[in-house]
Amino acid sequence: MELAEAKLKFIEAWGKLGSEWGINRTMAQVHALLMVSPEALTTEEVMAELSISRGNANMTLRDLIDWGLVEKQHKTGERKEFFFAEKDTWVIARRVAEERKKRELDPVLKILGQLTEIQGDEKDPAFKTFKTSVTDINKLAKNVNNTLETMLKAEESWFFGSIFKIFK
Amino acid sequence: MELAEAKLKFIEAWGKLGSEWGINRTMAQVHALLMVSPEALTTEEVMAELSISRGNANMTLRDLIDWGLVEKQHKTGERKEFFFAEKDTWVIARRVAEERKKRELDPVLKILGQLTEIQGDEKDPAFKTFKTSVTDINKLAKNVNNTLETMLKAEESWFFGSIFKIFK
DNA sequence: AATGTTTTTCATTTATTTTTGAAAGTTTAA
DNA sequence: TTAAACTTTCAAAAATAAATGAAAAACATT
Repeated sequence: MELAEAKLKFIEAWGKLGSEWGINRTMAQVHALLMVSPEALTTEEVMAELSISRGNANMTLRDLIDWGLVEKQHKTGERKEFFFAEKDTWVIARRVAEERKKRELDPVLKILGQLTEIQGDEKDPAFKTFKTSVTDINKLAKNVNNTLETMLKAEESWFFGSIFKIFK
Repeated sequence: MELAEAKLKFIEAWGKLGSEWGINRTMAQVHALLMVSPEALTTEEVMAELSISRGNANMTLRDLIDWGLVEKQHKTGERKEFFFAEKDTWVIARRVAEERKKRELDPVLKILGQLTEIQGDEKDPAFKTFKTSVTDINKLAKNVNNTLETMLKAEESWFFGSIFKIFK
């Protein structure tokens, strides 16, 4: 397999995975492209490599910067902006976990917390089932939350070292 | 807050979370509805509660059955089919993890495995960066895979007990 | 086997998400 | 200050995903 072909496969696979996990396919593809590029790329280059429009490239790059996965670079003597991706997988995993926790898990935890407070007739099966289910889901969500928080504080070695051993 | 109101909030929150994670909103809502229902429901009831069409209800319920999150029930003397959800959060988490691993992680692992095999000029920065990035991502993916596999084999107490302690 | 009941299918419609591209906005340097 | 280089915005278009509903199929009852 040639490098060019492998690159395309990687970009495609990353894009697909992203879209299955609620991340815009193009965003995942731009991320993949920058991940395997030794040099920072210009908007023009991203547009050309992935055949996407200027507007799309610009918005996608900004989103990636918001996620903390891509940074702008300015080269002396150049007017253009260059973009490059964080390449340390541990940092990437942390950034994604952090961002999704903040955007998705935290709001759900808040609602679940409210819903577990509900008062009602303990003899009513509808009430009892609701309470039990919501309480259980809340427990699960809290557990996931604790796990994530610990992970976010942890060191890379923890993830690639000790956890691996515990789990293997 | 009333039960009816709380139920709606829960269904809404679950639907939103689902859609953010690549799961059809309606599917997550039907799941939420069945989770908090003490009795198994008919298609008609699901349609009425969520104001969705017969076709949608039918397909969604089938998908939930495919995911192992919902089961059909036949009541003696009744022609209609009844549907009820698995309510044990540990079982739910496992089923979802299992299914997504199979559908999404496994294919990606396969491709990454192929891509790490690529041969090329070690002095070419484009090649070196590709190889390094793909190898690192492959490591991360394998690590996630190991973690999931261990989780899938584990007991509930492991998740709600020991892990919690390790992480707290 | 004819009839009423329930479930499934799927072509079409509707809703949502993503992309485009041209115009407006910014920045830089002569 | 002006003009070219570059970036951002956003209304409209295109692509994609999801939902509808009527018809067909499957099923059960007499």
